[in-house]
Amino acid sequence: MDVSVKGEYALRAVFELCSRGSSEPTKIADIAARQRIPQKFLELILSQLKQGGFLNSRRGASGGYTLAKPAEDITVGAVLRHIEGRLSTARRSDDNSRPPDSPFNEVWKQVDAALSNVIDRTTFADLLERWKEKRSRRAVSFQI
Amino acid sequence: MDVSVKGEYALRAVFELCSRGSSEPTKIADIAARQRIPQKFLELILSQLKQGGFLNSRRGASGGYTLAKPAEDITVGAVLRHIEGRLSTARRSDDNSRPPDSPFNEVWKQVDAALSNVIDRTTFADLLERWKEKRSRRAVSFQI
DNA sequence: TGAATCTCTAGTAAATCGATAGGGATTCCA
DNA sequence: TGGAATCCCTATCGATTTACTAGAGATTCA
Repeated sequence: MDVSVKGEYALRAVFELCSRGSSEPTKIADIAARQRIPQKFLELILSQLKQGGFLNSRRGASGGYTLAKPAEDITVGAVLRHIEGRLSTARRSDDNSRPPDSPFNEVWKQVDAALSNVIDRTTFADLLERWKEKRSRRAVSFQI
Repeated sequence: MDVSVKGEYALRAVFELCSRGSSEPTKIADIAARQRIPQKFLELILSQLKQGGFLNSRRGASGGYTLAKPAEDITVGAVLRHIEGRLSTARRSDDNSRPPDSPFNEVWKQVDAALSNVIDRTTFADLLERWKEKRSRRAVSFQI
């Protein structure tokens, strides 16, 4: 699948909003600064995430972006598919509908399933939980 | 992962050689014709497959390409990795060696594992077997 | 009103992709 | 020994995609 930079920026932006848990809107500039993402590029991405129903926004002073739904309802796969367009190997089917019936079809199907099994089952709530846990473990071992 | 056209050509070419089972070399032109691959493009790909140790070649009249090892020792993953370079999501690590320790690392690792689980376990002998079986089933149902 | 923010449309430099061109080097065979 | 047939090598090219940047417009709030 090979995630593009844009795709990773999108994931990081959503994660940033999740980790703030705030219901107050977060400014693009803040997300850009925290996640080290070029601001004008991020603008496009956030707008696209809004089109996809992942985020809400408010303009004007004290405007910004918020999550459109709880972190446990947003999966890595959903974000990635929306930003990257077609994901995984699924053969370019050009325009003709019927599959070309190649010896590799079965493999591609298995790859798709295996991939989906990971990214469509991982929510941002999962990521946040693991991340917090990891940070706390690190803190402990650092104290010792 | 999203296989490139070049990657798929490589797979098809190897499959073609496997399905011939012949120890006689097969000409580039023949593979190109059978698999509908632009010949000059295929030349580059076959040469690269040779560099990777998948194929042998002979020049001159009655020259061509042969498998460098039995079909059961060539996996889809090996061919793909050799032709496509880095496969799967594994983050572009720029040049700095240590991983950037992001909340997504674990996901990428899982994706890599899931992907590898499919493509590194599927040999061309498997593909050929499945393909033959499929063709025979089709023939039977066609007769009935 | 005006400052702060999101929003929308263009544009752009660099890289990659999917080829094509044109010989050169080997090998076989008559 | 001299082609003819084949693989081998390097270079180039047009189209597309990627990762961004520019700049002006639309909203919102104080």
